[in-house]
Amino acid sequence: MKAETYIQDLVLKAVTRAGFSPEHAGEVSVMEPKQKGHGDLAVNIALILASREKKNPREIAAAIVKELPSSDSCFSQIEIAGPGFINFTLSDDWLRQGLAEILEQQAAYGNTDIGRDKTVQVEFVSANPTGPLTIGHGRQAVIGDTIARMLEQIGYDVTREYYFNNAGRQMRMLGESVMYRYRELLGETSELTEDHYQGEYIIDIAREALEEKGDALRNLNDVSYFQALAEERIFNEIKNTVARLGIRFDVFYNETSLYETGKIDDVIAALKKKELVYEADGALWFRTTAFGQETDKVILKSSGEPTYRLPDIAYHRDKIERGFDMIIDIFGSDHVATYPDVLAGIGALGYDSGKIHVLIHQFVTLMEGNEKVKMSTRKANFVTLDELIDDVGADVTRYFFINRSMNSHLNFDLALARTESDENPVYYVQYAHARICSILEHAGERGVDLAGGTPDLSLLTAREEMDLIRKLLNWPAVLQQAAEAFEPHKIPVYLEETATVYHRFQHAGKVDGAMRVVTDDEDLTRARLALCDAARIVLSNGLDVLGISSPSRM
RNA sequence: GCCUCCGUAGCUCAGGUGGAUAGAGCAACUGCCUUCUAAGCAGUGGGUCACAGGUUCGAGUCCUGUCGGGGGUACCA
Repeated sequence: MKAETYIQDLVLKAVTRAGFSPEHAGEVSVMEPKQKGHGDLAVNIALILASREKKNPREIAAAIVKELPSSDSCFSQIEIAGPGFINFTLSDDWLRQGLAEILEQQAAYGNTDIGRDKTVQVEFVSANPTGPLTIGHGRQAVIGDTIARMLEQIGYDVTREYYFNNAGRQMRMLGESVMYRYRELLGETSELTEDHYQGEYIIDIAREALEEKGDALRNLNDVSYFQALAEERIFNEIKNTVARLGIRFDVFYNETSLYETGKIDDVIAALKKKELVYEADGALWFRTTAFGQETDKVILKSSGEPTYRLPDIAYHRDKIERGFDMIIDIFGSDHVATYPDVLAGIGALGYDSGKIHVLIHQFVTLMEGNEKVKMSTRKANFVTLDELIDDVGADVTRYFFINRSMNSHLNFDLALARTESDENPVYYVQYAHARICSILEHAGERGVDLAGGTPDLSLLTAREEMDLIRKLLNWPAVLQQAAEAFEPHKIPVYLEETATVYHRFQHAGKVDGAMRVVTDDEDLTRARLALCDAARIVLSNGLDVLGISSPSRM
C-alpha cells in the first residue's frame, strides 16, 4: 500500500472525527516536504481549514492529530510543525517492508497496471524523407520513445508510429534535386535552384542512379524514378539512425495511402455535407472561423493540390477509427499553429478530439562553443543526428535530449558534449550502477551472496541505509507521475538523486569501517547486499525507461 | 498586431494540483583514497526567481500589464 493514500485516508477520518467537514477528499493532499527534518510526508489540511473556520491552524492541527490512532507501526513520529503542518515520519519497519518488495519484484518494480487493456498510439519524428535526421529530430525521437517506454511501464499497449508526407511539393523538389544532380554527373550545366536540396547525400543518390541506369535517363522529364529512389535510400538511413538510439517504429504511415484508400475524399465529402467548406478564389476553404479561429483555412489549393491540413485531418480520423484509447502527437514548436486546425477538423467530423494529446517541444539551439550553428536541411549546413551519435554515443545523446523539460529551449553545446562527456550526468548514474555490480561481485568472490532467501533486513538501521531505502521507494510514484503527465525529464532528475544517495551510502564505508558493505558479519553483509541489489534494480529500471544502458563495469 | 513557449546562482537547467529556510550539475575555492571503482564523498562562496501591480493566511508557482528572447501567424510542412 502506498503511504500517501494510507495517510490521506487516516487524516480524512480524523478530520471528520474532530468535527470538521472537508469539502472533498482531495482537500487532504499529502505532499513531500522540500525540507529535510519535516518528516517524510506532510499534510496541510489544518491551514486550509483555518481560514474557513476562523481558528488558529495549529489548534486545528492538534485537534486532528488527537483523533489519529495513538499507535501505528507505520510511523515513528507524527508532529505539528511550522504554521500548522502535520508531518509524518515513516517507521523503519515500514521502510524495510518496502525494501523487501523491491527485491521481490525485481525488474517489474515500479510498474503498474493503470493502462491495462488500453491502447495508446504515439506519433513522433514524422520527418519527411528529404534528408538525414537533424539534431532537432533527435530531441523529438528521444522524447517520443521515452514517453512510449514510460507508458508501457504503467501497462499501456503502445504503438510507435511515424507519419510522412510523400505526396507533396517537398518530395517533388527532392526528386528534382536528384534528377538535376544526375544530369550534372553527365556533364550538363546545373539547373539547381535555391529551393532545391543542396546536400552531398543528393549527389550520392544521383550517383547511384547513374550506376544503375547509366545515361538512359538523360532526357527523362519525369521525376518519379528519382523521387522514389531518394525516398527509399533516405528512409533507410533514417531507420538506421533511430535504431542506433534503440528506437523502432511499429508503423510507418504514408500520406499517399490516404489518397489511394479514398480517405481524403471522404473527409472533403463529410465537411461539405456539414457545409463547413466553401470555394473562393479557385480554392477550397475550411470554415475554421466556426471554431473560434481568426481566419478560414485553405484545404485545397487552386492548383488542386491539398494543403497539409487535409491529409492531417484524414490521418487523425484514421487514428481514431483504429480504436486507440489515447493518441499522442509530438511536434516541434514550429507546428504549434497546425494542430488546432486538425483538432477542429476532427471535431467537425463528429469525433471526440479529447483523446488526442498534442505535445509541443521547443527547439534545440546547437552551439559550437559560443557560436550558434544555423540549421537548415535544404542548405545542408546542419549537424546530423548520426554525426552526434558518432561523437558522444547513444547513451549520452539520449540523456542530453531527455534531461530537460520539453517546453524549455535546449542549448546543445557540441563542444561541451564532445570534450567533457566524462562529466556528463549520465556517467554519474551509470557509474553508481557499475559500482553496485562490482560490490556484489566482490562479495560473491568472498562467498557471500543473496542466494538462500531474504536476509534479516532489521539489521539495516544506519541513517545512510534508511535514506537510501526512502529514495528507492519513491520510484513507483516518480514513474507514474512522469508517465501520466508526459514529463519524461523527471526520470533523470530522480535517477541523479538516487545515485547521489547511493554513493553517499557506499562512501560511508570509507570513512567508517563498520559501515562497509562487505564485513566479517555475514548477516549484516547480506542485509546490506540486499540493499545494494535493490538500488541496482531501481537504477537499472530507470535507465531502461530512458533507453540507456546499465553497464556492470566502467 | 495577434497566438504560443521561455526569462530562477557566472553557465546549463530542476522546482507534482500555490506551502515551511528557492535546489542540482558545471565553473571557482577547501578538505577526503593501505582494503568493496576518487567516473566518488564532504564543505565554502555565489540569488531583488526579468520588472510592476493584483488574488490570500501564504506566490518562483495563479491573474493582468510592461520589457527581453525563441517559434508561429501561407494556396510550405
